[in-house]
Amino acid sequence: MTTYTKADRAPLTERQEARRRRILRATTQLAARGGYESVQMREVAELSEVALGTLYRYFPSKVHLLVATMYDQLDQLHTQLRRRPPRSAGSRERVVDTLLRAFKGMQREPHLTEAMMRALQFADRSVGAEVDTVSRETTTMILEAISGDEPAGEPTAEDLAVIRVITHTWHSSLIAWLNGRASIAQVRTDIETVCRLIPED
Amino acid sequence: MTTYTKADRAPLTERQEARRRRILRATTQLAARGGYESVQMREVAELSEVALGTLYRYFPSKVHLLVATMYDQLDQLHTQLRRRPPRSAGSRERVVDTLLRAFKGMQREPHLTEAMMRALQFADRSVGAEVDTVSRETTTMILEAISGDEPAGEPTAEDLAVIRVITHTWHSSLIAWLNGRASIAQVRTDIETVCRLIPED
DNA sequence: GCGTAATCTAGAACAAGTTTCAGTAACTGC
DNA sequence: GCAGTTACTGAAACTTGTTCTAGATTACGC
Repeated sequence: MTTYTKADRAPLTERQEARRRRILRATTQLAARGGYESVQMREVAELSEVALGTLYRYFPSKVHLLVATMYDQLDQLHTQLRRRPPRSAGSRERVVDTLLRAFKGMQREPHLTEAMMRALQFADRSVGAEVDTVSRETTTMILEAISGDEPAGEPTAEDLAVIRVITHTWHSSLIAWLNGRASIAQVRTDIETVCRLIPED
Repeated sequence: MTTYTKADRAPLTERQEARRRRILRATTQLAARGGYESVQMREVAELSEVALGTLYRYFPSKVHLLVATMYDQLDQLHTQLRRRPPRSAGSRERVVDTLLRAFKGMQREPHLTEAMMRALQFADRSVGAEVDTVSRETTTMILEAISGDEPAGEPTAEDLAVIRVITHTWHSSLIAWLNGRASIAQVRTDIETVCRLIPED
């Protein structure tokens, strides 16, 4: 039984790691330009200078590829958040701040966001592991916002249920905005509304 | 400016209405058998005895087709609910009952549910109108559960925000269950959790 | 009923995701 | 440094959603 750290991937040689990064970078670039449908596997392969077959060896489907990209972006966001965490008074406010800050970032690259979110929502069982990874990362971010500077004991089942509901809302709400079915103000309202489930402290 | 009743469709001749129903029936059948990927446009066309081009004239894409199917199913559920509405004491409980009852129905046809929900979540701008229709129907159902027998005045913005959050949770949670990433119990918990946003009465 | 316009059919053609394969290059254990 | 295995390349093939076309059928105004 081998256990891998850092996102559970098998170890790669340097060239392989470089290929992987080139692929993710190409994906991000294409997605940022035209969203989900602009991420075409042949183009990703060409832009990252990798054969189509190789692309598929690294990421077994377009959805896998985009979910991995999402994880990548989320990781960057998480790093930023740890560097400058929200400073608001209550845990509820910190979560709202965190999500709104993430939202602001996404507004800067709506196409990229659309591509990643569509993939995440469209993902089926075969992408279960990868989606779980993203989901765990999100949960961690919200938990850190809730606990703030404090030590932060084990989250209760209740905590986790609330966080699940928050992320559900977060995702669906974002999709609705990307599809032009919800305004920015509405997304904000929804976030604030669902965060009322976090007890005041 | 022509306004159509009943789901905003242009009037159809009898044969056309029959074709449309055959298509929806075929879709439901195929979806129930193997979910989203089993709904193949050629098969739908063949099973409903309609040319492929005609299928596309009625439903401009696979996603449109499945969202229309969803509306159709939702409508049936709504009818059942009006016939035997939830009888619980508070509005919160009635909403929980309604959603859990819907969930129970979906557990009977998980593949069908998966096909419809995937399409709904994957839908982009071009399906905006149809998704809105589904969304309105859902909102109405929840509003009716909230008001119970009472007259039910205009919903406030706050009401609508809460309902949006509930449906977001409802959809994402269902998807997570369909993908094996959440248990039935978890879906139930999430529903109960999000419904705490409904004020007690 | 008749002519015209809209609709339907069968089938080919096209687009993008995915798979496959023969040949070449890179890594690994010794 | 070499043998053997694994990974990568380039290109073709296959699948399924979508579009297009030419010819038949149906609906509609008169």
